[in-house]
Amino acid sequence: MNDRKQHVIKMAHQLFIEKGYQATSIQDILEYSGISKGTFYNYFSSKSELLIAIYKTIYKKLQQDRNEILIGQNPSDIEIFIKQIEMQMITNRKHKLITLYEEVMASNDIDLKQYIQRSRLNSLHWLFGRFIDLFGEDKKPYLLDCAIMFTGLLQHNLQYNRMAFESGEQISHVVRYSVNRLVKMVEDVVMDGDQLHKPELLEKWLPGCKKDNRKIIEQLYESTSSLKSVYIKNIKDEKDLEKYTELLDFIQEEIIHTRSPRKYLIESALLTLKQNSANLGQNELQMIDQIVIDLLNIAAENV
Amino acid sequence: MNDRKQHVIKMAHQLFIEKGYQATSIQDILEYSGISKGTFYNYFSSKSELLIAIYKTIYKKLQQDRNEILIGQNPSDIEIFIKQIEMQMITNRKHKLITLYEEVMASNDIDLKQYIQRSRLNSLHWLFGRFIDLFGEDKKPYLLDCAIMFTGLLQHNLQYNRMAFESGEQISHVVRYSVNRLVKMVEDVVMDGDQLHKPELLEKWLPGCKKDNRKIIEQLYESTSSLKSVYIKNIKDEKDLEKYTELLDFIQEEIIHTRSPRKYLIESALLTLKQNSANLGQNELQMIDQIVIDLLNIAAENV
DNA sequence: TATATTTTTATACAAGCGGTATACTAGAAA
DNA sequence: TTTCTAGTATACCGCTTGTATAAAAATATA
Repeated sequence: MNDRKQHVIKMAHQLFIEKGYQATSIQDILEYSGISKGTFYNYFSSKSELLIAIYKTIYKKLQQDRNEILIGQNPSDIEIFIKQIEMQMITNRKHKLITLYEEVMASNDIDLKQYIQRSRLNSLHWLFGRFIDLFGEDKKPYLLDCAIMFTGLLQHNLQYNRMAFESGEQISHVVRYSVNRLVKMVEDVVMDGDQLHKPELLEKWLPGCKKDNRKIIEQLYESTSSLKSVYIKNIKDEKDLEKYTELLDFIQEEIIHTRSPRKYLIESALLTLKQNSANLGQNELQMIDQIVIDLLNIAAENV
Repeated sequence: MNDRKQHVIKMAHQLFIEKGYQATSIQDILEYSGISKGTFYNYFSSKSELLIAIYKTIYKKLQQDRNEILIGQNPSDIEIFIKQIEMQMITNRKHKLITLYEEVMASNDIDLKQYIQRSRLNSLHWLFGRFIDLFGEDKKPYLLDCAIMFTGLLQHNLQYNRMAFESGEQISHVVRYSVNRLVKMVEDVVMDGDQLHKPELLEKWLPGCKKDNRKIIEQLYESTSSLKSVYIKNIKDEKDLEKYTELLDFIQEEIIHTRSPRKYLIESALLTLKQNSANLGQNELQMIDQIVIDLLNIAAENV
């Protein structure tokens, strides 16, 4: 992406955090980032499209970080889960994501609303999957409810904690407290056999969502991550290194975030990696190859 | 209040529900309610003041209804509580209060924001008080946390339930489910001795909030309510009836919703009632008299 | 280096917003 | 009958998002 465009995104992001989305006019952004109106509308078709661009960068980073915490760890370890949630809540606060969410939902921009709605459902879906890791497949019927209630309860706890302690909020304390409540809530709801929403709803809400492939995606993260470190250790030429990481990032991005991944592009990228990286990390490459095949098959089924 | 003004409020309310606050321009309101711009700004100093006026009417009604459910009932009966919550959630949905809340919080109107924030805290305070009724004074240290978490959990459950069933949402079912979770959560949190926020925070958040007088206010509702029905039964002259109910409503309104109630006005209204209502409901009047004295004393302490 | 193409800038413009100001009018009270 | 009040109609202000256009600057190509 254009450096200049990236700069505008960064500046606008700052302004949105400081003053809020609505309160920031396009004129403000133009002045703050030193571009003209023409350039702005050359980059983005509207203010909301700019916001989406900002969201995407934050959210991608968040997913990456979230998965990195899990790499090589036991997914049923609740301490790991707490770390993941903590990290997400800190990101939320840093970027004032909740406020921006609310502002968007209040606006009249349907595209933006849908986008935000989808990303919220994505988070819910992730949480649901993690709950299966934590509490076991057998409790699955109750875990969507628990994911819904946990997000609500956590959000409110954080909100009022912030109100109580202003700047000195204790995110990690609140997260731990909320997770404690969650654990008991799961027990309670399982014991009562009380279900409010069927987990199948998630598939209705997120059509084309990569179903049941979360673990495979986590493996993909793990493999690409370790392959990257192999490259970093062994490749001296900076140009080559940049090239390979770009290829790897592309594969990850394409297969995880694209509705219908472009199969041949991915295969070609993989081939380039295999042929050019001087026999480095052949194991990882083979792993990635297999994972990509699996994921593409699942994607094909979901069409 | 002026009939015409009331009409504008009603029309604007309709528009806000249909299109949302932000999306409704003042021009829309002028056309829809058939008034001119001058008249509008004669009634309201701004669009947000109009919204506050709408809120006030809804919220007052909600409080009234909420207290009426409790009259003559055992406050520790959880079924009564469920009825109260149900009623509030139905009102919320009917008037799209949550959406309007969000829209306001996203706007740049500081007055409006503070007003909304305060009314949310009021709801939390009420919930906290009811939880003391339900679960006992001894659990008080944990009940603010529970109130916070309950609102979060309930709101999310309702939101996703609506998403799942669109128009066929099952508010009463969701409320019951959420209350079940609440009961277990209270047990859990008391057993663990785990506290996140001290209930004293409420007084910091709501300065000048009528502290510990919720029960007395409920008595006031009960007394005025029964006095009204005595009047309705016995007073034939419509003019007189209207006069007395107006006086009673004034007393209630002034003492409950005004920061510093005008003591002499209230006393004069009470005197008028005593002298003119032909010895009807003297018991109730005496009750109200006593309650008013108590409440005024508490208000004086809180200054 | 010279030419062609794209990007960026600086504007003017349109339509709509919330809000103010003012001249005018119909109807009730004095 | 005059005076006062509530309401109307309308022009205006400064702001908003978004479009259009011509000139200028940067970049690519030959």
